[in-house]
Amino acid sequence: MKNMTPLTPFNASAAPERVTVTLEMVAKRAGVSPSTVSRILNGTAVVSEAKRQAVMDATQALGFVPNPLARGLAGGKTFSIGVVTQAIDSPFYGAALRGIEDALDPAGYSPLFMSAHWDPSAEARCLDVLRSRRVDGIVVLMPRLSDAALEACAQALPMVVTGRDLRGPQLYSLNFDNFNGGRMATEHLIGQGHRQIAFIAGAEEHPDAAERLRGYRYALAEAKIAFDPRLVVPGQYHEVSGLEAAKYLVQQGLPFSAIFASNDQMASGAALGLFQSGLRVPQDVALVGFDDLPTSMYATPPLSTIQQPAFDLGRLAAAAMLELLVGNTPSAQLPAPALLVRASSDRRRA
Amino acid sequence: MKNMTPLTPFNASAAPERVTVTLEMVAKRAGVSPSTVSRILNGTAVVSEAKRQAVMDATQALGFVPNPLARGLAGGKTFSIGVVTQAIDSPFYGAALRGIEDALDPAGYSPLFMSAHWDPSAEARCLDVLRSRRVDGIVVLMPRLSDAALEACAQALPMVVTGRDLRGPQLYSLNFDNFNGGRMATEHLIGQGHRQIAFIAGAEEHPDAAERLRGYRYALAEAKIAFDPRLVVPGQYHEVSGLEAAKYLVQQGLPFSAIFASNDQMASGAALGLFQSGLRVPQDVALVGFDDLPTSMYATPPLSTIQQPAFDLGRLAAAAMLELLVGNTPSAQLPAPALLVRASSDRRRA
DNA sequence: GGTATGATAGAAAGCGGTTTCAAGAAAGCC
DNA sequence: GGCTTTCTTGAAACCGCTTTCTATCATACC
Repeated sequence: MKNMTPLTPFNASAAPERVTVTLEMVAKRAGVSPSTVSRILNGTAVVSEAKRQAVMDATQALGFVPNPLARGLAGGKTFSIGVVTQAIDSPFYGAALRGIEDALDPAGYSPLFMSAHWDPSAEARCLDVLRSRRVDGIVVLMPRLSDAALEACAQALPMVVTGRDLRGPQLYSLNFDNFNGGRMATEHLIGQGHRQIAFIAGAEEHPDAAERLRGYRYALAEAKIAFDPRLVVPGQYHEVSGLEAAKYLVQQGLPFSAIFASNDQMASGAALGLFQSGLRVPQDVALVGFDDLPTSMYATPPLSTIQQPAFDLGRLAAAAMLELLVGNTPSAQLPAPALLVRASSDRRRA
Repeated sequence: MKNMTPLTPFNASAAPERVTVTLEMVAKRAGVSPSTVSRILNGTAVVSEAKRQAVMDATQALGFVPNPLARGLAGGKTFSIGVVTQAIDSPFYGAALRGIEDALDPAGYSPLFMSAHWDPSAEARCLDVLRSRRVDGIVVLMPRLSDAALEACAQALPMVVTGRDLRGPQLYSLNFDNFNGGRMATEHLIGQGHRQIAFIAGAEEHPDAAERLRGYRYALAEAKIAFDPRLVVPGQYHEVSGLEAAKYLVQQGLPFSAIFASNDQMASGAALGLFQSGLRVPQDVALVGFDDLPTSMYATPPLSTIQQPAFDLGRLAAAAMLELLVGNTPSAQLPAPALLVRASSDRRRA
């Protein structure tokens, strides 16, 4: 402990003296008024260099750290951003959260994470709790609430949402091109010679799931392959449903040589289902997922997928929030979807 | 929006009037003093039933939600708990975080998550930031900081740590029995007839990694199997190192029929390494991991592992923190390690 | 019946900052 | 040189709640 990060107040105050240093104490030591200290520390007004230096010295010497509560109370800002996710323990959201953390931290903001578990009313409650905690803004990743509800909330404080297309004075959204992602994945399989491509869908209420399906159908149509509704199996975006979908496809004896799962988690489940049915990936069935979860690269075989940069999603969403907070109109856009071809869909690598 | 959670203040105030309801307004409406309202809302003192009811009505009617900042400032509590994890995007920590969320939420506390990325100085900074945010307590999951540093921090505010054995007036720890976990995994492989069992180790500085290794060696010794240092390959607890370790083992031509990876992420990497080397799991090499990540069940083949209940870990840690906060001495213990035998180490299922 | 005792409830003093307001000093002008 | 204008800086109000201190009133005791 002794020789690391020696200038942090924590280490400085690790000694028994547990007094909290207040702005007033700094003011006294520097021989100025509290107002002046506040101004200097926040850069709110011009102050003579001499006092400035004195205050900085005193701050340093005392190891002063402003009390964020007091700051929040007085200034009406908490320097914290509410973040609503669906599941804090999902790999996809985890990466996004890290992106948010990454963008917020240097700006002195802290994220306040809450999980809504795909339940709209839980999501509404999250928004309530966050607002009652007086966060300065809210980022919602893949909301399940209606556009109207989100817009209503944006009346009260800045909001950034992902997975929607919403604009407003205090509202910004970041949407991924799920349609083209779905299309690219399907086109890739078609390019590999597949004609009978099964699709494991996401929940219908999920707009992005619908878009991915649309992309799938579009690609089929373009290749003049008839759409076979029997090959579209519903799923719920988690492993089990992928597993079940794959088993269902096999058991029904449906003709297919490839599966496009609309997310990696279901693809992973599907891989297991195929494995348990004695089918090899990619020799017997090619498999493509969507999201590019960090683990997908290490699946056996590594999973081909559409890269949806979760980390960047979080980072950009947070950056957009910071823009909103200073009154700017954000302009961040998510990168276009990219296809990652790995062994699961590549016959040559089999 | 209209017909869901109709009594939440958020919906109530979704209308344009953006006034913040204060305790004083409630007091005025109820015809009592602010002090009385505060007392009633916090149950701090006995108050006549009549006023009590009046205040409750006024609170309800106005949709009053106390400002946590003001509460914190005045009462010296923030009702938020700092949580330091190593990686918010790791599946293991994700589950633990959800457990924490789960335990804290009903108690009215909010978690403040921060990631230290396995860097002790970053971890120290996290503690600083959290303390500067005046959290009421800090939970550190698998710290990298020294015991002394953690104990020093516990002087200042309640701390709960996992993966250590620390006790103190404001300090509680929750440790998992990594030794027996390692031992059980190894014994299982021995029981399957394996004599040459490779071990993919975690980082040396990790106490739990060391314990798992110790369990491995203990089981070997008990079975009178000579310890072969060449079969112990260092790793870093992530997929790549598992992949590299497996390839290394194969390339060196070392004799082994089973691998015990000291966490699931490395096991997953190892599985890929074996796959790429043309070795089948479990027919050619049996594989066992450690942690039981949610995804491990869906690996191909499903991964045998030691169940380390990450969710409960978080839940219990948070519960212990709540105990500390009310002055009690927590007594929570983690469940004993359990072996989950799945296809990756089960010849019969192969 | 008068004072000691206790239960309720209000007034007011913080908690630790920010920000408005006003004053004093310095600078600009005729 | 006197007066206005512009800076710099301090005093004080305020953010919304908790809590101590105090006042009031009812009950109890001698």
